[in-house]
Order: sequence, then structure tokens, then C-alpha cells
Amino acid sequence: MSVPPLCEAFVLHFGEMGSRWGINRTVGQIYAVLFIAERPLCADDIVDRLGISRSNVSMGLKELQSWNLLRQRSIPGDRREFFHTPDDIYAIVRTLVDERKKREIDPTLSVLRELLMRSPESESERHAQGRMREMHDLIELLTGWYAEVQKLETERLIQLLSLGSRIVKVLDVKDRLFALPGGKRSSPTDKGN
Amino acid sequence: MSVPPLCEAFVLHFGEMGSRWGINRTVGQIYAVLFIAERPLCADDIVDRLGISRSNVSMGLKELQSWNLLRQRSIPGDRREFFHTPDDIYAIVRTLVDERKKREIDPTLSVLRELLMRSPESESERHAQGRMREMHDLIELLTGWYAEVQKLETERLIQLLSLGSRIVKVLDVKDRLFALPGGKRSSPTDKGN
DNA sequence: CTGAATTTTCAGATTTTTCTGAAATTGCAG
DNA sequence: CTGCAATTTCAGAAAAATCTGAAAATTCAG
Repeated sequence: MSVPPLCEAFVLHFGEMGSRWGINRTVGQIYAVLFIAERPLCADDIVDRLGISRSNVSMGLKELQSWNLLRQRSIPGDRREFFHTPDDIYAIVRTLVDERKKREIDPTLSVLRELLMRSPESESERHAQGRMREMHDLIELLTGWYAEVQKLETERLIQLLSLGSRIVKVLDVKDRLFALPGGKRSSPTDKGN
Repeated sequence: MSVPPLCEAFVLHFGEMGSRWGINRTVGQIYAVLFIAERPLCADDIVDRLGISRSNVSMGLKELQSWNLLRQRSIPGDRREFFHTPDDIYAIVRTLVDERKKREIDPTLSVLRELLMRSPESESERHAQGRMREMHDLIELLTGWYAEVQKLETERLIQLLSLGSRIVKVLDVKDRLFALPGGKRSSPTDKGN
């Protein structure tokens, strides 16, 4: 690998992390190289830096593109394509989460919904459905939250994240100020534990 | 696989999901079987249901235990160990996130910190460090938020999640009510984009 | 259209991961 | 301690994934 030592450590670590995340090592390394590069890189730049075959780079780039994680730039008079990562790291994380949701969460929800529609044919199936229902409801709660938060501009998001659990105090204040006389409370999930 | 069709679909799907999450297919299936089981299961129950070797089950259970995802129960006069998943699905997710953080996020943060300490020896290293800094700060923001939220009881967490981005309106109200004359604002991250 | 530069494809080689059966170990009742 | 039931370990087999080089396809200047 022909990158400065500082970069090498970063690239190797993200290759490792990628492989724990169901993305293969090389693809992780390619993204790491692009992420820290000063300028957009062409495929052969990546070959040089990682010391892997040209075809491997080509497949890796295709994979990353299918995740919407790359931007391309072409230089007039140069036939090569140059790739770079979005400048805004928040945008990168948003894309990553969106794609992950699309590929993993959404299909899971639809499998769960389908299974919850079926009539259980035994006591054990009935019990299993109960558990699937719990899982389904939790995933819906989380994805609903994510869908809402996703809409926020980065500025707002940071504000919210920085608050952390102190947000709860704000909620308390709100409750006290606007408490409805009837004591009406939303109970979003019926946790049958 | 000798489980009712409803359960089989669930187990197969979670095997698949597991393998996209860096957990292997079989381990995912073992957890799925335990998650929907009516009662704690011993290793041989799992062998019967999944049709895999006894040793594979043993290794899978060990793996799941290392993630703190299992509870054990022994029946007096029976030498076998019986395994089950926590009843509270929120507890399961919390454990999963905690472990994932411990194994992936924390080591990443410490690699990033170490690399940020080093003196760049070239312009490209200097630029790379800038990107690493952005990544480091974002991860810190997210883990800080998670550490705070983790402390909340499930009840409170659900309340918060159900609010979604409507929380921002609450923030607005708070700002209006308690606006400091000096216009003091915390700016948590300096995004140099 | 031609041909050089570049990218993509893909069959098979290589590497890594997962799985198994046999053997070793553990734990406990008697 | 003995003997048996249960569990764990681990070397090698099997399966899955990743990677490569060669060939095909694409792109574009001239």
C-alpha cells in the first residue's frame, strides 16, 4: 500500500471495520482512500494506493456507487472518471443510513407484516407471532423517529443531538406548562411484556 | 429445518439479515429460534430445529453469549443448560447497540484520536487529518447523544421517539420562553465545510 | 469509421469463513 | 473415584467470498 503512514493506518482500520459491517474489506479501503484524498481520484490512482487489481477497483467503485456514496467529476480532455466522496460528512452518514434502511429494515418490516397477517396454526406459532409483533412495533417506532429526524437540517440535528437526554427536562417543562386538565396521555406502544 | 412454516420464514429471514450485519447466518438463525420460542431451549432443541451440527450450535451459543444476548436457566435434576432471550425487546436492542459500540465505535474513536495526535508530514497528511477530525467529531456527537439517551427508562425513551422531529417545536417554544437577553447560543460543533 | 485509452465483465484461482465429526473436557450423581 | 451425560475444542472438509488476469465492451478524438 503506497500511502503515507498516517493514511495507511486509517485505511487499514476502515477496511477492517467495513468487513465487520457486511461491506467487504477492499470496498471499505477504497472508500477510506477517497474520503481522505485531497482531490478526486481515478481508478488507477486507487490501484496505486491500495496495490490491488484494476478489476477489483472497478467492482468496488460500482458497489459504492450503488450505495450512492460517490460523486464523479470528469476533467475536459481526459477520458478518465474521477471519484470523490461528498464534502459534507453528515450527508455521507445520512446516505449510509438511508441505504441501509432501504436494504435491510424495509424488507424486514415487510416480512414481519406478511407473517403477522397469517393465521397461527398452533400455540407455538401464536406465541411466535406475539414476539414478531413486538419486534415489528419496535422497528416501526424507530423508523418513524428516523423519518422525522431525517427531515431536519443538519444545523437543527446537531442542536438536538447536543442536547442528549437533557431534552427530557424540556419535555417536563412542556408537560407542566401545557398539562391538559383531563390528564390525557398518548401511550404509543402497548408493551405486553 | 423442523419448525412451523411461520417460524421458518422468520428464522430464514433473520439468518439472512445476520449475514449482512457481520454476524453469521447460523448465529442469526439460532437467535431467531430462541427469540420466538415459547420456552427456554437446550442445545439439542436447536440442533433439531435448525438441522445443523451440535458443535456448530455450541459455537453459535458461545458467540451469542459473548454479546450478552442470552439468558440461561437450569432445571433441577437436568444436566442440560437452557437458553432464552430477554423478554424485553428494548433490553435486547440496548445490549446489541452497546456491544456494537464497544466493539466497533470505541476502537474507531481511539484509532482516530491516535492519528489526530500525530504531526502530519505532508500536505496530503494534513488534509487527511482534517477529514479524520470531522469524522471523529461526528462520532463523538453521536455517541455522546447515545450515552445520554441510554440512561432513560424505556417509558421515557418511547415518549421521546414518538415525538420524532416534533421535538423541535418544543425546542422553539423553550427558546422563546427562556431566551437569554444576551442571545447566548451554544455552537456544539464548528463545521468547517 | 478507426484505433487507442479506459472501463467492465467474468471464469477460475485464491483466500476466508463456516461447518462438521471425532476426541477431549467438564460436571455431577452415586 | 467412577461412569455417564453434556459440552467444548479443533483440525480438516466444505462452502462462500473475494480477487485476478484476460478478454470484451465502451468511449471518444480524429
